[in-house]
Amino acid sequence: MRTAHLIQRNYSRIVEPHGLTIQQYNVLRILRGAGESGLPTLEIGERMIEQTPGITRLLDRLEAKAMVRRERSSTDRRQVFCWIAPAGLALLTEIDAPIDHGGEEAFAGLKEDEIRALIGQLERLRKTLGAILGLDV
Amino acid sequence: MRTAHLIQRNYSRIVEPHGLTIQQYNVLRILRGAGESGLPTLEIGERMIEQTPGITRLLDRLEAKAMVRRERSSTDRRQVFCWIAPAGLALLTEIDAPIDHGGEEAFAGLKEDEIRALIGQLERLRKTLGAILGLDV
DNA sequence: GCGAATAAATTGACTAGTCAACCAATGCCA
DNA sequence: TGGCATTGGTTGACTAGTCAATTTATTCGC
Repeated sequence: MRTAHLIQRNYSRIVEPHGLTIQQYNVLRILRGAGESGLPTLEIGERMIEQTPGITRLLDRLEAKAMVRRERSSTDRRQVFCWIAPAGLALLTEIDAPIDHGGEEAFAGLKEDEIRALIGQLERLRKTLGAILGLDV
Repeated sequence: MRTAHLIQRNYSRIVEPHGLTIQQYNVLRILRGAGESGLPTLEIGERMIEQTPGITRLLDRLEAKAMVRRERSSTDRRQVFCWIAPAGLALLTEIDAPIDHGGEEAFAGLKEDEIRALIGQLERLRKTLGAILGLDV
């Protein structure tokens, strides 16, 4: 948990000067990945660590900054679809390089196979925890 | 970060029925460890992941629940010393066993030496990150 | 086709983590 | 010894994560 906290700080440091939090950055990445077709609110939540209610408010803030566009679906009027807006896309392309560099820098102390082993162990741990907590992970 | 999040949820699940959050639980553990002599506010912060200002408010909430006692130091009137209160001590002894069990359960999927390797890799990662961020870790 | 269950999203109320600004006590030292 | 920097802690304002409750829309069973 200490390590996760530091990783978060490391990425915050890179992203915040651009006026985003990491979670906001994550949402933008997810929406960029979704492309033209956009994503309903809760599907964004599923691709993130976070629980549902936080997503709505996260999107509120991103919409206020014109980074994201939202529109109620006409085929299922319960759903609200979200797209990344041009301003968001432009900002992401600015941040991509420093983020990649920050990640490489952080993991420079571990060899390839150590990183793979680390990921594998964390995955197994998550599997156990998912079973205990009754969550899909 | 996903894994850290799940670990947090796993411990939350155990601690919350007793009316504590994990952070409050952590503070109580730290204060129990400090014993009779207590600890100044900021030293509690140093033993935790968290930044200073959060600690004051965390202690406010714990004091409101009579889990913690605070008193301004007479030798250096800038410092505020904190002690675990009897109610806090009693609650901790109740929670100790389920917490230990929860930890064992979560790590049951990894062998001893894998856990050691995991800890080692996370430590190295933290060392790199600490250097990047200019923090002692 | 109508009523009940279910799904998608939102709101309220709370805890926590962060930064910046601040206050009060102490230490320094000229 | 009086002024100034430093230290310990607090406050304000914001983002985020959580649970419980609610609203609106859809679907299912009969």
